[in-house]
Amino acid sequence: MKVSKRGEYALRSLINLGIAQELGCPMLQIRELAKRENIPVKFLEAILLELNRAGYLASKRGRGGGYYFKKPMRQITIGEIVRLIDGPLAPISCASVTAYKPCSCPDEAHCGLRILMVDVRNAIAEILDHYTVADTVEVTLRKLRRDKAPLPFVKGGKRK
Amino acid sequence: MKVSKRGEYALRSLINLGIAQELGCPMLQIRELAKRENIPVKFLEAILLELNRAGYLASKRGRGGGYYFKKPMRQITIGEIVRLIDGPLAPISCASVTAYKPCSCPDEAHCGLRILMVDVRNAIAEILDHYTVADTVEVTLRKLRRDKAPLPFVKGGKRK
DNA sequence: CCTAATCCTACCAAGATAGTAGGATTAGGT
DNA sequence: ACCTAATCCTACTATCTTGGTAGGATTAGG
Repeated sequence: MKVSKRGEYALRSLINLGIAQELGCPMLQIRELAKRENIPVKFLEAILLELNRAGYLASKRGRGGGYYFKKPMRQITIGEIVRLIDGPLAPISCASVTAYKPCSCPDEAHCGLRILMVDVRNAIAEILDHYTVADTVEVTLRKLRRDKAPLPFVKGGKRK
Repeated sequence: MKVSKRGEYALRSLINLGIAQELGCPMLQIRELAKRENIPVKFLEAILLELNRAGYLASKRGRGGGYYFKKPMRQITIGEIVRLIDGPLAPISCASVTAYKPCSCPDEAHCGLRILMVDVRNAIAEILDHYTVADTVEVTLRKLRRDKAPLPFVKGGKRK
């Protein structure tokens, strides 16, 4: 039931980009994101490029460039990012709503396993399709502030 | 978020074994199971062997042999089979309850993604650790009977 | 003692995963 | 104009996982 590293890194990047935006720093460089989350720079580059091509992020090239949200983070669900990178949420293909494919079983209409897996699929989708990047950013910021932890990406913190 | 074919086949086999038992035929051969679910015989052989070694099934060798439940199917949850074959239920390792491992993120205590993935993990476990093989067998049999579909594995049906 | 069943080890091809390498392009700053 | 710093883009690779296959050893009923 795993999400790939690629998927995890994509989500972490979006969340960090959201945190930075919320703190008044709407653009981040690949290097900054990679450093903060311990992700190999070149690997992250490919992932961000994919998020760019898919219309979630925009970029500015050249000196002083970086990545920022193209689509508002309130409108990006965690589920759609997982689907983009890792495919359908359902544990088995015949339980998928967005990408149904028949399985090998002889009698799908009476398959108890399928019913169960549809339930699982729905439970997952209920969460991942409901929560947005903005929600996750909010939760993270609330926790940081509650514990009075140092906020990342604050202006003047690492530069100058 | 996939369950592997191996895992799916293991579950299908247990469910079929349960249906057969419920219909008065407590032992099935690999060939019968494989045929019914369109699973390659030799592949299924390896899977059943694993379920045998793990203590879920027992077998009788030689002519007239086959597989049957060692552990009562009421006491086998779907979740433990998935864990046996495919590993932890949690989408990312730091969200696992039974097999926690730290992830690459710098500050787990304030990680919004982890919270979310723990929720997903719990939603999955809530279902898979609650439902047993016996429950799934029941659901399947109820559906078959409701639709007056032919019951599989009935004595005299395919033999003699 | 033949046959039919499980047991067991080893192997394998294809695809996914998690990156890496190296350059092309673009845009500030001086 | 030019240097530098950033993204863009293609291609490659090593390792692991997946979904099997092959071939025999062992066991037991008739």
